[in-house]
Parts: sequence; structure tokens; C-alpha cells
Amino acid sequence: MARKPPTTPRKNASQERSRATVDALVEATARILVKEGFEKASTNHIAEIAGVSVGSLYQYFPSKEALVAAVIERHNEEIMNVVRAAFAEVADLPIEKAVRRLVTVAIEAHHIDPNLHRVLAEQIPRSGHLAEVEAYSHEIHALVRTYLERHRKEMRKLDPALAAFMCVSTIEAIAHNTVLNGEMLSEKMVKVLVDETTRLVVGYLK
Amino acid sequence: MARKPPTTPRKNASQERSRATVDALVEATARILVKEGFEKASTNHIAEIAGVSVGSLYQYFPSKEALVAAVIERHNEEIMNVVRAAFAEVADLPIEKAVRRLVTVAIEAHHIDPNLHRVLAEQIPRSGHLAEVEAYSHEIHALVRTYLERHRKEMRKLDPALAAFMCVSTIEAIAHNTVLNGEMLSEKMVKVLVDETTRLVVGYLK
Amino acid sequence: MARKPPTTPRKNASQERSRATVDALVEATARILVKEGFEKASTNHIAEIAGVSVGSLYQYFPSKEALVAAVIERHNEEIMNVVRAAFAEVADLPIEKAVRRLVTVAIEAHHIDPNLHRVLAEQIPRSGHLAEVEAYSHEIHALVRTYLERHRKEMRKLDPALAAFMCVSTIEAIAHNTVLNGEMLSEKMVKVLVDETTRLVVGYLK
Amino acid sequence: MARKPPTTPRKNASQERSRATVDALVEATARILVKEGFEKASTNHIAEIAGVSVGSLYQYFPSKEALVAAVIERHNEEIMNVVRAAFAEVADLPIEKAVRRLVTVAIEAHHIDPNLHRVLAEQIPRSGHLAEVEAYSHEIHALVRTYLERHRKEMRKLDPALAAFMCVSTIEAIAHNTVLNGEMLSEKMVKVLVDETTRLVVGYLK
DNA sequence: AATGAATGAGCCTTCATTCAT
DNA sequence: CATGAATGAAGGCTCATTCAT
Repeated sequence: MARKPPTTPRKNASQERSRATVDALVEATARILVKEGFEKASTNHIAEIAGVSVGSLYQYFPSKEALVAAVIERHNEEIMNVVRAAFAEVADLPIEKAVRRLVTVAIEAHHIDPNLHRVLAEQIPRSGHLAEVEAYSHEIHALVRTYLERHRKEMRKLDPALAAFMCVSTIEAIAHNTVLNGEMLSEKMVKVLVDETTRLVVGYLK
Repeated sequence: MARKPPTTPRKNASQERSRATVDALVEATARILVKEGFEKASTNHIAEIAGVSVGSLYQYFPSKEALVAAVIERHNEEIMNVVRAAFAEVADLPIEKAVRRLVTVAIEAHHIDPNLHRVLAEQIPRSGHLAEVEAYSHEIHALVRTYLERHRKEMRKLDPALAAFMCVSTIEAIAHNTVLNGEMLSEKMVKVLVDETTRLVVGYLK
Repeated sequence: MARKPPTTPRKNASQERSRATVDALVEATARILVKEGFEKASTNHIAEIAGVSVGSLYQYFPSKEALVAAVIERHNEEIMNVVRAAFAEVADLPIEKAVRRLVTVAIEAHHIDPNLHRVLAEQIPRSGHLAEVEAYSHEIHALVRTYLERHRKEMRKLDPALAAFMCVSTIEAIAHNTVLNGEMLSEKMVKVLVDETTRLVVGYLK
Repeated sequence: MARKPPTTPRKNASQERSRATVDALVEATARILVKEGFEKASTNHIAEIAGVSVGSLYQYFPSKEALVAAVIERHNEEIMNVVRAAFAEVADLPIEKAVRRLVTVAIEAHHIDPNLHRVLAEQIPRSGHLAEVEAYSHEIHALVRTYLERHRKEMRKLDPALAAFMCVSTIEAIAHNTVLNGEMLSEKMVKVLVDETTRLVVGYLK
């Protein structure tokens, strides 16, 4: 172990192939979900679109549900990366600036793949993935709460958990509805919405 | 009941029976959706629970989708009745009082049949009835907007459509999340949430 | 209810149809088992041979296993009818005569549908039908034991359960092997086998 | 082991490895058949348990059936070794002693691996290996017949083939049923059964 | 030779819908 | 109009076997 040859740790070919297959499957599932809807997302069809056999699908995913879960996971992870970064970036900013930034990020995050976002929002509750999804929800609540506690002095007296609930619900709803209403996606409109939401939230906290 | 006039213009028997059958079917669908989940809501099962034959089901509903649509319709109509009444009741109240009342009603409305509400929220998008549901959404926006325009003088200058969007999104989200979080349904907690939401919205409008 | 019309209690048509469908399915299963083997007995194929849709198959049998069970049941019942009748007929005969008759019947019973018998003998253990099959086995043991106890005086002293075990094992094995060896099925040969088996068993009991 | 000659003519390494692989595969198949049942005996699973890749499995066995055949072969060979030895040992003993010994051996042989025995008894017919198994059956019949012919003088007049058929059927059935009935496996019970079966057979032959 | 990813025919089962009675 | 038996397309999944590495 210690004398491992200095050669590049080249992952063996098969590992790469596996990875490619898995990716193709998740990607195919997402594409079908978006373009054809949940009903059309049969395992056979997914495999076909992924350019893979059904057998291979089941080599990597124990069930159809697992595939959907992977899509959800991937999407949520993408969003959470943006969100986590935003909170890091905002940690020391005063409320007004922080909220403005977070609202912007929320809307942007919902933009990442709006159609997929919509489909997942609809399908998630069905599959038993509530737990995982709620984990993300909890994480967000925690991030908000932490921020609020750090900036307690800038705000009126307020239960942090409650305040977090109010803020998250509000910001998320507006971001969500904004994305759902294709009409509101003009750059100008987004700017207005960010302003308004910031006002709404900051007004509430102060 | 006893003094019912003996000459009731009883709609011909078959018409009454039809009505009863339709009701039984819609009711059975709703019950199954709530108690057994969407997966178990097969037409055969629905017919069975409704105490009717599958054939009869298809006599009254051209497809399974039509049945689900009817359930959605019924549920939304129930909610909208409450909501419309609330707006009528609130039309002349000052903002603070009106908002408080509307928030309360929103949470109550989400309570009407929380499980059904949840299931429908999940299934609606899938069943292509978004359009109809959006009609209700539009109606609500219109009601809010109308109220806001009537009370323009009590508020800062604000685009009514925009304000309506903000208010509806916010109130609905909080009501929705409140119901989803079984934990928040204590009477005391609801009171707090009403207070907070009112403050949030009123603060924004003023 | 009391004044039920005197008309013949004609089973309604659908009941007859159901019965016909069920019969066709069981028969088709048996035929396939015999002619094509267990592997080929897929539900779709069974339905096809029965001239019925798969859907109908599942209307009457909850699973493939249930169908096989029905075939087994039917076959066993056929055999047991013969066997029960034989025991009734033989109850008061002296050992020698009784054994001769029972051996004859055993071989005849294995003849009822030799190919099916063979296939089932092979398949039965697989499916969890051991219980039911063992019930028949128990019944036979009980019948033998009862006979032996009634005729105790004609025999040497012997534990009835043990004697029943020996007799049943022996007679059944010979009947079974006789049927499996197509060669032994000449009328003459059967006669010899009956003689020999009777001698074997009676010699043991006396 | 220690004094093994240093110049062991070790078969070239690959040959030894082959042998080991083949053994591992047959062993794995047997184990799975016994512990997990026929349904679970997929080639992939067998390979896995054998610690070998599926590819290798197909290097040594052209099909799954071939593997099962090998297991059957191995088991039967094991049993036949015992049986052949018994016949050799018994060749010159008088009927009574011989039969007693053979019955004992038959029960013992069925004990060698009762679970495997049971599974194979179920699966053999399905896997088209009846022919090979029947070869063993023939061998046993021949052994019995040979013994009987050598001891003709101790017996009444009797067709040797017929007598062999009767004896083999009887002894085998009792041994088989004894093993199937776990309850009968007490040492005491086995003793009784050997006594009884011996009496049954000897009584028949004399 | 060994590996194990890939294949795909085919199995069991469900369910929306139709239609003879 | 009601009934419910019948339909059959389609779905999820398994597994013996192949083949590129």
C-alpha cells in the first residue's frame, strides 16, 4: 500500500463506463420527465432514450423510483450548492443586503432548470422521497435561522425558528410562483420582484 | 321532514338516481385518494367503493381523468365558497382587519380537508387540470386586487397587480406550509401565525 | 324470500360463463403442463390456450401459482374420490381381499392422467402447496390406519400408524413406479404386479 | 502433508485452477439450491457465491442446465459409491442379513444431504436429466437383481427382474419417506423402520 | 483466461375501457 | 340504464447469455 506505484491512478475503463451509463440514465430520466411527463417515464423508455438496455438500468438502479430519486437528488444538490454559497457569501452582510441577495439567488436557483423543477415539485410527494427533500428544507431553515441569530441585533425581538419559517415560506413561494408564471421572467420584472420581496421581508424583520 | 308537502315536484326518479350515483362516485374517488393514495384509485376500485358497477361509472364519466377533475372541482368550489364569503365580509374593513381575517380564512380553508388538499396538490398537475385550477387562482388574485384598489388610500403607492401577487403568494404559502407541518396546527400556534402573517403583509402594504 | 317463484333456479348466464372460463383456464394449464412443461406455462400462454385474455385469468386466479394449485387440487380430488370410494367398498372385507382391491385402485388412480400426475409430482414441491398435498397424504394414512384397526384381529400385533406408513409407502411407490415405467402397463403385467404387491403387503401384516 | 515429496508432479497450475473453479461453481450451485432454493439459483448469483465471474462460469459450463447436471451427477455419484460398496459387502451374506444392511444403507444414503436430495428430487425432472438419473436407477436394479440371482436358492421361485423392481421400489420409498418426515429420524425410529422394512422384504422374498 | 458490463427476450401483473347480457 | 366479465396494451423487472476489455 505504501509503495503504490507512482503511476497515475487511472480509474479502470469499466468504472468510467459505469459512470457514463449512470449519468446517461439520470439524464434521460430528467429529459423524459420534462419533455414527456411522468406517465411516459417507463423504465423501458428511459433505457431507450439513454441508449442503454433495460437490463443495464436495473444494474445501476434497483427500481424506477430509485432513478427518479437520483434525478431529484441531482437537482436538489445543484440548487443547494448555489444556496449554500449564497449563505456563505452573505453571512456578515446586514439584513437588507443579505435578504436582497438571498431573494435574488432564490429566484435564480428556481431558474436552474425551471421545467424540471416544476415536474419534480409535482412528482416528489408521490414517491417516498419526502424525507430527503425535507432534509434540504430543514437545511435551508437552519441556514436562515443561523443567519438571523447572528444578526439578532439588527432586528426586532423575534423567535428565530418562527422568523425562519416566515422568511423561507415567503421567499420560496415568490420565487416558485415567479418561475411558474413565465410572464414574470423579464429582467425588469425580476428586478422589481426582488425589490418588493426584499421590502416585504426586511419590513417584517425590522 | 315530516311536513314535507305531499306534492313535492319530485324530479323524475331516474334524475335523482343519476345525481346520487354521480355523487357516490365523486365521493368514493375522494375517499380513496385520501385514504389509499392515487395508485389505488383505479376505476374498478372507485366503482366498487361507490357501490356501483364500472359500467355505470363510464355512463357518467367518460374517463378516469374526468372523475378526478370532478373531485378537484368540488374541492375547489368548497374552498372558493369560503374564500368568496370572506372577501364579501371584508370588503369594507380597513386593511389590518381585512388581512387578519383573510389570513385566518386561508389557513382554515386549507384545513377543510387537508389530506385531500395535499393529494390533489400532488395530482392536479399530472392530470392536466392546471388550467381549471388556475382559473381559481386568477379569481383569487382578482378578488385581492379589487380589495386593494378599493383601499388604495390606506396604502402606499403600489401596483395593484403586483401587490396582489405578493400578498396571495405569501399568504397561500404560509397557509400551505402550516397545514403541511402537522406540528404547527395547535390553536396557539395558528394564532401566532395569523399575527405574524398579518404583520408581514400589512407592513408590506403600508 | 319465502315466496320464491317456483321456476327452475337457473344459474344466471354470467355464472355459467365464469365457470366455463375457470374450467378452460385450469384445463389449459394442465394441458400445457403436460405437453410443454412447466417452463412454458406462462400466464399469457395459458390464457391464450384457454382462449381467454390474461386479464380474465387474473380475474379468477390471483396469481400463476393459484392456477397451478387449482390443477393440483382438481387432480388430487379426482384421485381421492376413487380412493375414498375404494376404502368404503373395502371396509368390511378381509385383509387379503381388501389389499388386493386397494392395490388395484392405487395403480388405476395413478393412471387417471399419468402424464399430469408425473408433472405434478415434479412441480408440487416447488409451489408452497405441500400443505394441501400433505393433507391428502394424511387422509390416506388415516384411511389405512382406520381399516387396519378394524381388522386388527386378522393381523399380528403391530402399531397401526407404523403399519399404515409401511403400507402406504409401499403401495404408492409401486403404483407410482409402475406408471412411470410405461413398459409395465400391459394388462398382464399389471395383474402380476397386483398379485405381487398384495403378497408383499399381506405377508407383512400377517 | 509435511512429507509430501518435493517433486510432486504438479499438474500445470492452470489445470489446477480450472479444477478449483469448477468445484467452486458446483459447490456454490449445490449450496444455493439447498439454502436459497431453485428460484435463487441464477447464474450470476452462483458465480458470485463461487467467487468467480459469470464469464468464467460460462467458460466451464455451457449453460445453467449443465451446472445443475453437474450437481446432480456429483450427488448421485456420492450416493452410488455408498450403495456399490454396500452391495460388494453384502454379496455373500444370506438374504436376511443382506436386506437388513441394504435397507440401512438406503436410509443412510438418503441422509447424506437430505436437503440437497429433496431439492434435486424436485428439480431433476424439470432439467431433462431424467435419463442420467435413470441410469443410476438401472444400475441399482441390476445390482439387486444380481444379488437375488446369486441367492436364488434361499428364496421362493420368483422372476428376478420383478423381484428387483419390488424390492427397490419398496426400500427406496420407505427410505425416501423416512427422510421427508423429519419426525421419523430419531435413532430409535430408524431402528424400528429398518426392522420392519427388512421383515417386509424378506417376508416377500421367502 | 478472467472479468463484469451490457443485452433483450420474456415473464407476471395491472387497469382503463368496452360490450354482451 | 345497469352490470361485471372480458379485453389487451403496457409496465416493471429478471436472468441466461454474450462480448469488449
